[in-house]
Amino acid sequence: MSAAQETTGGEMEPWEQVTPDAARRLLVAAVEAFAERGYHATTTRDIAGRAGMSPAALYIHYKTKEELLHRISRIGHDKALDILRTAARREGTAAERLADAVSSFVRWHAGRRTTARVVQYELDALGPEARAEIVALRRQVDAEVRGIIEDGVAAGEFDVLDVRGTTLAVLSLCIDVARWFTVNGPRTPEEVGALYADLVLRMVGAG
Amino acid sequence: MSAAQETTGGEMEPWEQVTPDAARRLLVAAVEAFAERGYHATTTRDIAGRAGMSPAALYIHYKTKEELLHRISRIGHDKALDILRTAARREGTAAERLADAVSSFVRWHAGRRTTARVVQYELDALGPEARAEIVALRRQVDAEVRGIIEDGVAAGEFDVLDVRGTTLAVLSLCIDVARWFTVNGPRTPEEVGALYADLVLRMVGAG
DNA sequence: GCCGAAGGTGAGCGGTCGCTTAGCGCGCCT
DNA sequence: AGGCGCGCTAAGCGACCGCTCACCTTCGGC
Repeated sequence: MSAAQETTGGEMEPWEQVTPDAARRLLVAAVEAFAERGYHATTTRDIAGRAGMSPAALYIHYKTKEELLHRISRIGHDKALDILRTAARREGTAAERLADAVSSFVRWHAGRRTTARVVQYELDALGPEARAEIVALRRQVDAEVRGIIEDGVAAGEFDVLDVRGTTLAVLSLCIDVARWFTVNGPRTPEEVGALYADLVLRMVGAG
Repeated sequence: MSAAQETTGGEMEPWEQVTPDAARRLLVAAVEAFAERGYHATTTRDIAGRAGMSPAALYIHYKTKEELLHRISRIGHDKALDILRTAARREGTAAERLADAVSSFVRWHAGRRTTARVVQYELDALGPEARAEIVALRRQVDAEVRGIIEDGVAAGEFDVLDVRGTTLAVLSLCIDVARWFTVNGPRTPEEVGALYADLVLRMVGAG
């Protein structure tokens, strides 16, 4: 909640970059459908229906159903990486930057839960070459968080024995928010972000 | 690794309770297939094929494909709950019991990753009544961990502001192991269990 | 030695899937 | 004014889905 450690990161819905309008409507419809039922349980007829179009309209803007998932995953990972980079590269101590990174990353996973769910849990539905591209982005995500933790250790702020393992745990904690968070639940994304930032600072020995 | 905080919990593959033999082979085949490709992407022909049988044989032992998932989910949740109960009800301080619970729970998610994956991530594929039964088991899982944390707070061992939120985070951290763990990775289930037990003790202010 | 139950197979039914194709309406450019 | 191309639809193709059915084999009990 403390205003000093908040990074707004601008727009959290990145779909406006998708044009034309019909292609964007199909993409948003696909995100909703994939998040609700999973990629394999979603039909192209359902996606087109949600976008107010006939089933064939989908293939004017996308070659296959998998290309839809690929585009969503790519845009979502770009956004996630952007959020972490913004937090990692601001000024402040390693503890402040880590708290900011966790807080904003968690807020995105909670607030944009449908997008995050598709991005984080439907990776296996991608073909080999598309998956490889996304995996490379995930490595950059990992490196960004590991960099903050290494900075904290080097500065004597953190007490961490296993940097790679702790990085994995921190990211894992944030990502799993997309699995359990519900808008009907008792917590706001901001509250979860603040709680998780505190828990992570304890994990690295800066609490 | 410290032997004092290990709870073996006996057999970690609980499928031997399933009879007859053909029904068990089908169940194990379904676990593998669901874990690899997800419930909706798995065909009954694939399951029967892995078990060395014709597609029709599946319906001698199970009414539908969903009943297979239901049975797997039920047995898996029973096992997970059993692991946590064993740790929660042993003798020792709250810190010892929490470390034991996290360590054994994580070891199960890493060591029996295929089972854990189906149990933790295919819940939405169940119908309403089957899902309700499983959700009730999950509430018991949550209560078991929360009980240990409440004990630690009451005994002055832990420093936790938000008990429910911290419980959620602890379980979330453990469960997500099933998403990222690979047998090809650099860590053994025992190593991850020990690391995570340490991180969780830090989270509750007992590190 | 025959019988019925239990456990298995091959073929296939109705339905739905991802995706394609032929053609239609409607703005835009000359 | 007229033709052209873009965005879209209706219809449907071939494949594959979950599941069923008629039939076959094996085997213990009397």
